[in-house]
Amino acid sequence: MSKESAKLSSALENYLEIIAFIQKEKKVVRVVDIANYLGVKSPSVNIAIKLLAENGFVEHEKYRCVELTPKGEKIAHEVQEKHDALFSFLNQLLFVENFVAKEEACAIEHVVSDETISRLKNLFLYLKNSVFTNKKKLTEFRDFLLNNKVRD
Amino acid sequence: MSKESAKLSSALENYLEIIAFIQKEKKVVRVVDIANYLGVKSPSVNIAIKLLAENGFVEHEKYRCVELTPKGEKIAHEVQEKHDALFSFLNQLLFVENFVAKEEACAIEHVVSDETISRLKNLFLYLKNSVFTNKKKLTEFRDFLLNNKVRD
DNA sequence: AAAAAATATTAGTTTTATCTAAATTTATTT
DNA sequence: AAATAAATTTAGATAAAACTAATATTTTTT
Repeated sequence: MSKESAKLSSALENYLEIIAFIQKEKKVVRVVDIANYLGVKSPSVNIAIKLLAENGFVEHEKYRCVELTPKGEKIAHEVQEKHDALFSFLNQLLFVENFVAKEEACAIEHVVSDETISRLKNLFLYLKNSVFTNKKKLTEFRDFLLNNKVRD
Repeated sequence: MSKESAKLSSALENYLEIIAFIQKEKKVVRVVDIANYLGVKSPSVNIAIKLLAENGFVEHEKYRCVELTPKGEKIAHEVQEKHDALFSFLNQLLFVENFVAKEEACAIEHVVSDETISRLKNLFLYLKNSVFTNKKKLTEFRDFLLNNKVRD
């Protein structure tokens, strides 16, 4: 019952993302690592892994390590890209503090299209290259952003 | 078992948002209207209404109409504000097409802080007032945005 | 190599959000 | 005012994503 084109849930996308991250860091991905990084218990990881394996996103032999398939890697990479774009935008342009920017990027990354992300990246580029061309201009903008609270 | 400070789920926030919307449009909010607007069946609405009523966000007498309490109105208004800010940003600045912008605003509105929204609004203001100060500049930016695809 | 520790899996539960089908209540029409 | 239609509610089911407790397997230590 593996649907080729099925859209993954946020939760499952997150699993792929974290698996890719651990793979880069430690080469070998154990269930326990995934559980720790995501702050869930290992049986939850098991269920997720089973679903991901059924749909060809990971390979997993019982009691052994987890590996992304090319298909899984692709998704993981796309989500990571979105995360990075969103985080930079929130953190470097809107000056949202690290922790919050990370959390919000983590939530938004699963609900926004590639196209929108591409445009956000371009906006960021444009502002860096053509508007906030030096430190002073960026600082002025920062002050504007932080002081000029918009009211309802 | 009503927790005063409990954070509402995206789904329940959506119910409040749509109830406010219908209230404005038609004065009287029926279960069937909510179901139609949200694309769910009426028993689902019932369950949601019950939860919202238990926590003081709506009032609802059996077989009668649904009304927001001030507490419910407050949340509905906040979510609506976020929606509008996100929609404008996506649609007017990133030129994301209406339908997509609406969909994405609808998803993001539940996972982003007031603070981030306030900054997004300010960014938008700043760009309108100090960067894209005439039609030509905005059009140039639009071209940049749409042509200059960012690659991975 | 046996015992202990760590890790993984299974089984069963909970919560949230949806559904269908059936029953109940309210509103409308004849 | 009865009959019909519309709307609401109840009851019961399903799926996703988490949990705990218990079991199984693998790894490490002695």
